[in-house]
Amino acid sequence: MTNQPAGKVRVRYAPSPTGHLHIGNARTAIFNYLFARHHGGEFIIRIEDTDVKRNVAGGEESQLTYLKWLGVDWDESVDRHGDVGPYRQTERLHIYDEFTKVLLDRGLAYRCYATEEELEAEREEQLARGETPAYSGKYRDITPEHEAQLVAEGRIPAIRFRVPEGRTYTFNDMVKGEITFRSEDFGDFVIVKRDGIPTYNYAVAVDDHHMRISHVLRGEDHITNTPRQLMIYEALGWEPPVFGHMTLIVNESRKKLSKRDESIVQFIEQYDGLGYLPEALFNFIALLGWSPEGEEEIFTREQLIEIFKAERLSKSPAVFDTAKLNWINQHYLKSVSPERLLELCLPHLKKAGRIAEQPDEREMAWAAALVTLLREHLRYGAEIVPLSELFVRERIEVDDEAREVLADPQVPTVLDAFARQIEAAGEEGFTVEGMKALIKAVQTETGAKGKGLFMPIRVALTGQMHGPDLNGTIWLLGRDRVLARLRETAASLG
RNA sequence: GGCCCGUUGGUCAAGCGGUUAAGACACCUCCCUUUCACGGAGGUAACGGGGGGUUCGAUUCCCCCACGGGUCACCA
Repeated sequence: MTNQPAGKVRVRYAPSPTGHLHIGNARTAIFNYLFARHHGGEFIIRIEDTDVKRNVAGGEESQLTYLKWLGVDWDESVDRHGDVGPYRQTERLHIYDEFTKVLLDRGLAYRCYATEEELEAEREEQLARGETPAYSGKYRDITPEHEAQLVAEGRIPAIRFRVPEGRTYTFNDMVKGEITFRSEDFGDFVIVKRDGIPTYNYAVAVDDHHMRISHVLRGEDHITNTPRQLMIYEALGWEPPVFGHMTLIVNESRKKLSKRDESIVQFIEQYDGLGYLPEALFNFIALLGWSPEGEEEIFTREQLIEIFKAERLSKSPAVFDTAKLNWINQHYLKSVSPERLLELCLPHLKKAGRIAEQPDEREMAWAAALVTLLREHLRYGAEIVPLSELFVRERIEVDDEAREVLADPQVPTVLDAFARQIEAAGEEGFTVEGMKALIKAVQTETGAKGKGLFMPIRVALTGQMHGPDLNGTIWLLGRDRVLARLRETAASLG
């Protein structure tokens, strides 16, 4: 296609260490990763920590940890240096300084002495007049005398880029196609803050060029940043990379996922905590705003690398569909070993108090049996808790459809017969394997069979018509509880 | 509000001028299962945001409108 990379593909994921790995950022990372690997290119991670105040301790590490968890690996970053480091922006200050001097010397940037109050007042005025707030250019062309005076006053300047007038900036976006902006729409923007640290748009342009980035694949929210970066490239005489802006992931109300939005689990770490599989999450995220050519939806990481084509990135936003994620996860869960499945569930069973923090052998056996029994029902690890609730609940609640089952006049007879069978079999006869024979005996005695036989028992024991395999359910419930529930239900039916 | 982007079933989404407009999730039905689930087979569901063009013919191309979103920081 038109954007076929000419040289070596080199892409980057550039997180700010302001928190944990967000689902949206993970997607950006994954698509960059897939793009790089598909083209046999390089994938690098650069830490954009220029907003020193917002950096959080452990943020960077958490990002990298969960990227690894997802199965994303990189060629260069803070832990693996290539020849274009350092990989943290705050460690690259000397590099930006060099170009700031050039820009200043050539008059392409200038010192702006505006105070925050001045700027604020300016904004208010513009807003009051119904204008779009933009820097007025107040200090754009001040006289040397004026400047000397401001310096004498002790004012510390920020450095602004002088936006050219009457220009048009067009780029061919990998996903959106041609996009054009006019320079009038941009005020002179700050490239170096008063504290001497570059702003995002400036640092990104310098770094992407110096790190020889060939393609910049990022979220749609960066579209309006692109012309600013283009201006920097032009001012410094650099060839810009190819840009591609992916649509955002939105919530059910079609709004950009906000970190505070509680309707959706947003951080990769949380999915790990809930007992989701990294390979399932990777698969699901890759399908968010991108689609493969065929009809298949389940892919390993290697397959995705093979088939990933940036041209198939979607143009319209994708709603995050937890139901689909659950389906994919459940699918992956089916092929996981019993050990891994148990591992996924154990923390949740402990947290919910189903088993002790240091479970003994008997509890472990119970947990293993529970997980095996619920295997087909589980969509993610934490679901073991609600799904196993019926095994520990003191009182059962019969739902409406199940109540109809109990209305059958033969039910008390069946329940009574089953209770007697269990008692007659004794403790040692109460096994998963033995259950079949006991139920068979009830059939012989009462003549009930099929649904008429199983449903009354299931409902009496669980209150529901749906649930895991009955034999296993009965065993997990335990003899005492089973007898009690059988009696209780029979009695309630009079 | 200015600028930018988007608009196919509840959700994801294929298609790139002529199709009965794929497929997946969810939902429903049936089969399998002496129960349940898994699995399998079907089904309901979009008249393509609206209006103009272009064309023999538009979901596919162009324009306008509406709606939705993004962005307008010394945050990234």
